[in-house]
Amino acid sequence: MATIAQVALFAGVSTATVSRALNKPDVVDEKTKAKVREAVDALGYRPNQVARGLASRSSRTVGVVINRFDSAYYGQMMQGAEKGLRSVGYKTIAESTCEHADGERAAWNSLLDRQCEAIILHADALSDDELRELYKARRNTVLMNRYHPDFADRCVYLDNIKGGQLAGEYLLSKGHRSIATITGPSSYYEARDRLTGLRQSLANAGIELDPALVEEGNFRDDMGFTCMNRLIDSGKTLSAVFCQSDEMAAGALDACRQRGVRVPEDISVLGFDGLDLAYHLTPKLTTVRQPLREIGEAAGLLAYAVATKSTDHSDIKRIFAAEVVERSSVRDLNDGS
Amino acid sequence: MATIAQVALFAGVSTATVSRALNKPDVVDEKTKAKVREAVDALGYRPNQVARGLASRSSRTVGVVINRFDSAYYGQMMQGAEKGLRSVGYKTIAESTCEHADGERAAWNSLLDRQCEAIILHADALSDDELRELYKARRNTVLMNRYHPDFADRCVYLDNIKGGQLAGEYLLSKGHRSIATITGPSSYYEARDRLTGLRQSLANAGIELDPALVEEGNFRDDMGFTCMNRLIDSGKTLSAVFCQSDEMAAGALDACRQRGVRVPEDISVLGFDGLDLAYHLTPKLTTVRQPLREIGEAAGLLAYAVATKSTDHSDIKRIFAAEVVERSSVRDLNDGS
DNA sequence: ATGAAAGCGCTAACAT
DNA sequence: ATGTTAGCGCTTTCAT
Repeated sequence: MATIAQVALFAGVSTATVSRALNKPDVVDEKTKAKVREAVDALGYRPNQVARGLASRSSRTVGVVINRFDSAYYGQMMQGAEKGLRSVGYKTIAESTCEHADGERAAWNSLLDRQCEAIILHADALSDDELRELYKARRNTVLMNRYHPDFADRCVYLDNIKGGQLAGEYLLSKGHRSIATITGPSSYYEARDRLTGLRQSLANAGIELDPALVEEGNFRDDMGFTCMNRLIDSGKTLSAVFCQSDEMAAGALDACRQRGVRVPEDISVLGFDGLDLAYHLTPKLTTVRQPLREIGEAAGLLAYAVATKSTDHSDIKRIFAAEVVERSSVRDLNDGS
Repeated sequence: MATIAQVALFAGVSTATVSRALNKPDVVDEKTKAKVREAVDALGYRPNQVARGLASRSSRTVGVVINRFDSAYYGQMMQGAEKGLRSVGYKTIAESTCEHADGERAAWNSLLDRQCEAIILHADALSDDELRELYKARRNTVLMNRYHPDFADRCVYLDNIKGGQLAGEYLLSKGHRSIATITGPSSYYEARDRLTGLRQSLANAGIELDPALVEEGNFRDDMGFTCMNRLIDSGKTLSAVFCQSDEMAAGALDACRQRGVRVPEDISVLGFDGLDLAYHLTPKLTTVRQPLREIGEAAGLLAYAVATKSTDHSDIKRIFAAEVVERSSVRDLNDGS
């Protein structure tokens, strides 16, 4: 590994000149630059970016803290974030936390010790209060797909209320009136917002969401299965159920299959997330897609803006809208009438 | 941000002593350590790991180069690698390449410039020849889920021949004799090996794999769909088809559904990979699982061994075995007889 | 336009 | 057991 000193020696110039030739080419003479280039090629010199970072106090690195990488939900955001960061020449140090608040805290700290200029945090386990507390000391943080009222300008997230509304409106437009829903944990603002949105859209149509048709799940498929069974057992009339995640919809579909309930003939099922999974279910799942890659990418760019202390972030989109991906799990009741 | 100099000043000792108190606690006096601890707490000192790395010539960082993060296949390996590295106190710089040889090359280089002590490479696009060439100059590389004869001791991978055999043996054990297969691209050694394994297991049972029942796919679901249709159109007798990826199996299942072919009553379908996807298909897909998380973790540990130049890697598993995950897409023909 | 010198924050001999 | 002195490989004043 050649160092800048060796290059300088070889080229017969000072290290400062080599540094300039490489980083501020317009400030140095053509001929000198040629000599430097020659030396660089001859020695196969590649600047040590760590030393560079230490001297210039800029690591060009951001940390991404995420629950886990082995699920499409996180994977898409990770992909987006890394892509955004890569596009501006930044590196991504990735760390998973295994759904542990301790892990989230530890990762946050250790990434800062590594001189990450910003941290992209997907905090699942940390509470709003703790987040606020920690954020005070670490202002260079971006929240990915989570909203926190105290630093909304550092949050990139989906408008979950509108997402829930969209779900309701879609179902209404297909003629559904008896609508059930399987939500995420009520401790998650996403779950609450989506429910609020659903309620609003129904209210706009003069329909009140029946509390008996609201089941609280946990976003995972086994709870989708359980909740769907409960709904079926309730004996209540229902023509459609809106699941707040595709995974729960998968479980719900399983339950229907086992109970001999046909989807969408007997009951329509609408998912949320828009993962590849939805496409592979039977019937292919109609779902409300969150643009996770885009959210990740925006988080990456916002992190970059934070890192470089650029004052104007107004060009970076922070609130994203969900959209319906129409497939075959929702029946159009208008057809028959 | 407090520096070590400020801590030293506060504690009334030299920076060297502070450094020792933190890194080699057994070499320094209890009382001095107490003073240092106090200073550290008072100032909220956290060592700058980048400076530390520069001085000690060890970044405690490895790079992971992967096609993309937003698919379960890569995600699982990424998760395993990061976990393995994290367990030994190393950080993971992750970079995706979007299936581009240029990307793989560039990432490899730039991660080295960042002083990664080792690189974990999942090379899809780079050819064996090019890999050999590049490897010469960068011996601190680990190949994740790929085998290269020239540096087998730096490869962590699945035994695909045995995987293919396992698939064949499983199908045979269920009474299948007319077996078709949809492979990956023949340019991939994985695809060739799995086919070889399948052939061997059939040969062991005195059966020759009918060339007309071998369709070359590309691991993606749409090709699974296309190939399955071809198989159906061929009019050949076949009771089971082994798909070399779960995704292709998903496509194959779709094709069957569209053509009115029942799975597993009319045709059995066996997948490969063991992704979550397989579980969510209808019928739930029986598949040959590769332990991707374990492979990733082993790659992480091997990278650590390479980074620390530990001479003995013999405790790190490098060749992994596939296993059958039995679900509902393969019919047991022995039942009826 | 270029060089000399100082320094980023830390570790690692070498002394004592 | 602790302090002194050099660096690690680079950037960045400040001169010239």
